[in-house]
Amino acid sequence: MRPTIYDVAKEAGVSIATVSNVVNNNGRVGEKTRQKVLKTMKKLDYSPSVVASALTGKKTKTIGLLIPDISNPFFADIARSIEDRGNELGFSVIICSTDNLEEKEKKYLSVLIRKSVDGIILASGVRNLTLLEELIEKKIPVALIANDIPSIPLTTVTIDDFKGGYIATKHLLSLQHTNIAIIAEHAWSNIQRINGYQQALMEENIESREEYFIKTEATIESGTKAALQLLRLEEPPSAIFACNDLLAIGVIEAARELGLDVPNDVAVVGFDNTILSRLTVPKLTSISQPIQDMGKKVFDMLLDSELTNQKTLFMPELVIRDSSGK
Amino acid sequence: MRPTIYDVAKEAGVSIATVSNVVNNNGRVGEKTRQKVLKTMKKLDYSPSVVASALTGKKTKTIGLLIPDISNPFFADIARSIEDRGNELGFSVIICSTDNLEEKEKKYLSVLIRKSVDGIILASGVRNLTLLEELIEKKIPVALIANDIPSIPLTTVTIDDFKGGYIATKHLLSLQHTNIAIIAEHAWSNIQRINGYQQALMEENIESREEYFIKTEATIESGTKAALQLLRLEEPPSAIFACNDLLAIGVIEAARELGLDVPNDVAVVGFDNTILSRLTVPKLTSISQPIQDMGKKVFDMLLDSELTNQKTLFMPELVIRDSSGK
DNA sequence: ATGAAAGCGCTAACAT
DNA sequence: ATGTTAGCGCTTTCAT
Repeated sequence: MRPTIYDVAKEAGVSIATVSNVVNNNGRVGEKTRQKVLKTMKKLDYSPSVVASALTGKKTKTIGLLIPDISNPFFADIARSIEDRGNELGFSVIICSTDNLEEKEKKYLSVLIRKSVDGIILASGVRNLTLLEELIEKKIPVALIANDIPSIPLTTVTIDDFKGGYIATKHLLSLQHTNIAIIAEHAWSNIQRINGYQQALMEENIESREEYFIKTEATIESGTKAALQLLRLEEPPSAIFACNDLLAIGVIEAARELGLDVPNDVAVVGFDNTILSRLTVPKLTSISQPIQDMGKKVFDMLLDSELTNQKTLFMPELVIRDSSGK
Repeated sequence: MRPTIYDVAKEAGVSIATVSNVVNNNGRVGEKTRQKVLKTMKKLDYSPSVVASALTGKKTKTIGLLIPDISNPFFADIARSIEDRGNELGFSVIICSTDNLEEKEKKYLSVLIRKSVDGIILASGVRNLTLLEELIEKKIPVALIANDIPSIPLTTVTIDDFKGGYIATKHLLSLQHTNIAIIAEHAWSNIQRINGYQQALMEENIESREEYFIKTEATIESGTKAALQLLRLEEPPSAIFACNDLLAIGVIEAARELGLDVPNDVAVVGFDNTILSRLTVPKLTSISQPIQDMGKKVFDMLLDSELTNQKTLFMPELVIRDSSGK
């Protein structure tokens, strides 16, 4: 059996309160006693049980992270940034890949509650707002990253998605493109990106065309399918802004399928600047999010009740590679 | 406050023991009482505290997963497969990205112990074997996936890496290559792959040359660097077997840098068949591991003490794409 | 079939 | 400065 605080106390000839005090650096403990206890702890290889201490009202030092899919590189990056900050702070993170399925969200959430996590970070949308409201009602700290649900006041960390869409489109515009299509997924962030795209077009007095706008899922296949549809239009776009890298990769594949050259026949800009954008041929121009900073920030906001329901916005950056032209 | 078992008991007019019994489907509880309790639980939105039940000796229903880096797609896939199985079984998984740093391994391990996890799955090597031995001594279930430490009896799930190396090389051989180089990282699995490579060469009476063998880290950059070195040899290899996809991608980049055509000037075979292998140009021929099955299996073995220290071997498969020839 | 009560390992008053 | 003790929410004998 693992040694308990009693074992240490007995062996060191002190009370459990004293042991507890040295473990937690609490209160007044004589230096000699402290040393003795410390030594005994080491000798017995004692490590305090988080389970027991949590039962007395202390934190569990673990948080839950809901993401659509940990095997999606963008979300893996987010997970990593949050994990890193957690590790610095002595927190563990439980991953919950929901596949954007309401049922899984529900199940994961209830498990996290039963485990008394200290907070929950949502990197995925939430289909069932009632679930979210229940969390808030239960006073479980919640924070969102790369994601927002404007209908509820929530702690969030995002980039300025509007600006992201705007600079992506401006970039294409600066390359003399006027027929710019956009492929997006169904998410709040993407709506902002679309708005940014439209704003950029508007500033150049270019009308945004219905047929240049496709909404789909965030997968390579969907990107290919959407791009195929766009590129087979009577008047196909000369540039496509894909609202995430997976879609952009799909676009590049579609172009290859049609024997079209990227960027000369179609320019492509992605979003998120994942590792994938360095691997495509041609390399993908993309909008980057400062994920490390965002992960750190969201963790800190989650834990600091002063910051509840505040929104912090990071700035996206255009990373020019080869897919958008020379 | 969250309702406790006492609240339910009082509200339902029964004892906490009875509530406990209905929660756990234990013992003899009258059907009428059971219904009443169930209803009260729902009414109060009661969910049992895992923390409290864990303190009485029950499981925490959470395990730890040590991997080098969750943002590496291969490990993200492994994490996903384990998470999925955990979810089916009602387990949570805590991710621990160690970056292969002994210090981080140590820290994560001690945190997992303090949190009384029910088991630990290692997808990363372990630099400090003492740490591992301590886990075993503490009777914490440990299992390895895609990874082995032959010097200690351990529960493991791997593919037959020897065979993986063998079929990769055989494939290249069948394409008439005789100058086949290999790039590997420092890991037990890679040693096996190298052995398989050598066996295949031997069967064709080809001597394996010292200068065709490079050991390095598993990153794209290292792959590029290694490939550059190989391809600048007086007698450069006509084929390179990279022991993982990241290295293989590096090789492809090196070839491009040198203006060499893949597969005509250099054929390339990778390993792991990650999502990345579909994205390269040309698409990467790779050896696949049945990760979903392996994740499920390792979880089951971890929990089943009957299976302790057994080894299960899955079969690798050659996935032919474009990087190895036509 | 149901309840009373001890105990899991720890924290936090409250005593001394 | 150190010890005693009452919980925290649950499981589990042991009674009834």
